[in-house]
Amino acid sequence: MKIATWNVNSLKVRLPHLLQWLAANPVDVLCIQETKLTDDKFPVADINAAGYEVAFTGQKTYNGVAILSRHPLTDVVRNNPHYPDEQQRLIAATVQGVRIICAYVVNGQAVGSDKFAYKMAWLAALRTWVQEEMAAHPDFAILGDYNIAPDDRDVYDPVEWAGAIHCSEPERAALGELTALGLTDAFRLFEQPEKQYSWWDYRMMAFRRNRGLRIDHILLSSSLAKRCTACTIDREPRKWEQPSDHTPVIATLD
DNA sequence: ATGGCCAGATTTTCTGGA
Repeated sequence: MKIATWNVNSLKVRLPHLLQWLAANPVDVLCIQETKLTDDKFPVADINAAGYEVAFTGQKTYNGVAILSRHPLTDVVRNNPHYPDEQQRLIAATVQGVRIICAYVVNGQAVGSDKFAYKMAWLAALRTWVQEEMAAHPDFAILGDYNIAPDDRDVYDPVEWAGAIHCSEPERAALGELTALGLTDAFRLFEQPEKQYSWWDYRMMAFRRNRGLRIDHILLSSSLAKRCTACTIDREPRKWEQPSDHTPVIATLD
């Protein structure tokens, strides 16, 4: 079973990329973020025609998440029951016995800002929900755009980014609290090349210069971590015309 | 060359992203 995550940065713009990528990478489950579409505009027929069921929750302009699956999706939950939120950032479903959460974590804008406080409160509530879901479902995975680089090696210039949004101590501590529930960063289960990132700024030729951050993650429960045989970042779609600024991350489970 | 973005709104500039 292959599970993947990709922040598409507007599904309206990126639908052709999504379909092209799925044709070349027929993963079992794909979690997408930043669809930026209300539910009535979600391209269900195109995704079904590609061989995927889909569960989604969206809004106009911002946020929006979906889970695509080649297998039946059951027990869909939209949003965190412990955190009433207008912003559509979370959706959960069960696929072949695996409980999946697709997450678009708050950006936070700047350390100390109101949006940063929202990010921290949102992450604390996420932890409560994840703890509950893990208790009910030992085979558990949470995939998405965390907007947090876990470690300095996940940052192209850790000195320039020291203490900044996505890299600050409170954010890394919050991610640590989440993984302390018994989750493992699938990417770090394996030897990886240096300077592997999942996002690059559109500006300043950041992709060409590999000035990126690794902020998109697949976290696995211990039972799934044992089944995990690979985790890779696919840089290819970032090279395509009019790309998302994020690129897919894929984990293979036995 | 250390720099020159992108998507969406109800657009002719702004917000938010990361």
